[in-house]
Amino acid sequence: MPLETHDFRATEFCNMPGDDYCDKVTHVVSACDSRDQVLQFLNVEVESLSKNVIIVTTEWLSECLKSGKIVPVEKQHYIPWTVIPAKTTVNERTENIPIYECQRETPLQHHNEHITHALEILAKEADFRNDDINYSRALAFRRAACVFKCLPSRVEGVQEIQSLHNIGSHVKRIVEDILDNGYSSEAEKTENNDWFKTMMTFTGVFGVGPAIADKWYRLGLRTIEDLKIEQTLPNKDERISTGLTFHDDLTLPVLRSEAEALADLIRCELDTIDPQYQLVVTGGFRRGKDCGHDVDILLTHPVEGKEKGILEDLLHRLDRQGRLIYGKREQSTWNDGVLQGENIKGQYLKSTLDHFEKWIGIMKLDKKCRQCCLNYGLNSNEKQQELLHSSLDMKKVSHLRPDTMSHMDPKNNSTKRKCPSSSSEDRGTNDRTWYARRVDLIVTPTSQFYYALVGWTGSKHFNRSLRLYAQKELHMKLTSHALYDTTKKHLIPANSEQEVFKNLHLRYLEPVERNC
DNA sequence: GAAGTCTGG
DNA sequence: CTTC
DNA sequence: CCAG
Ligand SMILES: Nc1nc2c(ncn2[C@H]2C[C@H](O)[C@@H](COP(=O)(O)OP(=O)(O)OP(=O)(O)O)O2)c(=O)[nH]1
Ligand SMILES: [Mg+2]
Ligand SMILES: [Mg+2]
Repeated sequence: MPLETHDFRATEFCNMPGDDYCDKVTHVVSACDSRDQVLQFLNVEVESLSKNVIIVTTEWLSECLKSGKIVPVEKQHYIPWTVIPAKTTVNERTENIPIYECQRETPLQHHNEHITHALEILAKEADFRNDDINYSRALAFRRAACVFKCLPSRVEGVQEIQSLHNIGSHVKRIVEDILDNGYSSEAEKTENNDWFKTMMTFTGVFGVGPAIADKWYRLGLRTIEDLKIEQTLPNKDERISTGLTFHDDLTLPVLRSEAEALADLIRCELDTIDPQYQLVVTGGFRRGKDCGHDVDILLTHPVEGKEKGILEDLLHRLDRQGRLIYGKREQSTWNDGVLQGENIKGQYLKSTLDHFEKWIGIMKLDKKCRQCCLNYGLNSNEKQQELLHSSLDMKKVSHLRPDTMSHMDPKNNSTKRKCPSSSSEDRGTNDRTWYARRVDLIVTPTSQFYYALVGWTGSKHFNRSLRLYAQKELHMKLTSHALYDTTKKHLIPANSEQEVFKNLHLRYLEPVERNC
């Protein structure tokens, strides 16, 4: 068979696998790593391939072309049947990890929790040190942890992580330690450190960060009880004193059932104002977590502009029910001038946009709303899916779980809702019928809804990654209001979450894949 | 040696 | 702490 | 400085 014909045929195979070649073909040239892959590509079984057909490497073809004739096929020209070494497979997979977290899937549960736990301890410790360098170290540890969260399997040897992005010498040392001894001695030492433990305790108080926590540590304080006894301390700051008063409640994880109950409650109020208002539970719950430190709820109205004032109205009603314990309103100062840096901030802007877009507060929620993994797995899974997908198009799906609370809490069905038990605020958690719960309410105009949804679904680290990626790779600026092209100087609208990702030239990631 | 998300109170 |  |  002439070489030209052979070449032609070989090329043709690669491009369009067929079943009419068997008797005429002598050689199959392929760049694949294994003959299995070649057969799979050609879509044929081993038996259907003529015994006379030889599968060879591209090197053989090169030699043929070079010498101008068909050279005899020798050992080195064969492609192995299968790719055996697992190492190669793992390395291939791990070396292909995209650099930005927002370019890859990060699930909630993964195969290297022993490693990420240690790295997150070290990240926290760096955070607590509270200076610029350690802030950066904390970020580096978190980035490293995120790499391990997205690996396809458990790390068994250091060689597997040699060339991974964001895994430097320190992290390698830590992983080596874990592989050898089952745990990281550095992380363990940190976890047992008195300062670290106290900083964990104190920063667990709503309103207390590393600076205040460390100040208290240096005063010799060690426990929450110490803080409560020390009357002189936080009475200036209402947020901290509230945080302290309800510390027991606020450190008890919020369960999904509570997030749903709270959403139902707020939805009922919204319905009496205007049933067109829409809400969705965002934050960790939307990413599939079954508990969290707060409930994040995003509100909007399909008519642009009608969302203005809703927060004031809603909070007023909740307050009348006696449900509000504490809260801070935040204004929106967003306009397109902000993005062009031509914005003279101050009274003018704030007076023209005289509405609030965010409320960070503490509410009362009936204790009976807190139900572990509400009955049978299938239903709870259903509910989870409902929660997760309800916002795929919130404008179509109006109810998350219309009936969840109605048969559990008859009070919630009456038109006049009341707070579980209005008197005595700070009796201690054992003496009341409700828990204090951290709640974030966010309002967005419908035009910005999907940017807000992505932003408030998070995770925080996912947002950081998205924003860095937008800035560095696309010369764009991403916020939870909009995406702005800084070169062309215009906004890019989005009418779905998928469009947000398209605008960023990213493959769409489901909320459950944003757990970095 | 620089950069690491962005915004409001 | 890690990368560029 | 703290919050998301
Ligand atoms: N852009 C930006 N968004 C943030 C930041 N921190 C938090 N967010 C957004 C993304 C989060 O998913 C969302 C809710 O934050 P939360 O503090 O409630 O965290 P999350 O709900 O993920 O966890 P949780 O279950 O509440 O402990 O707010 C930040 O620093 N920047
Ligand atoms: Mg949350
Ligand atoms: Mg929150």
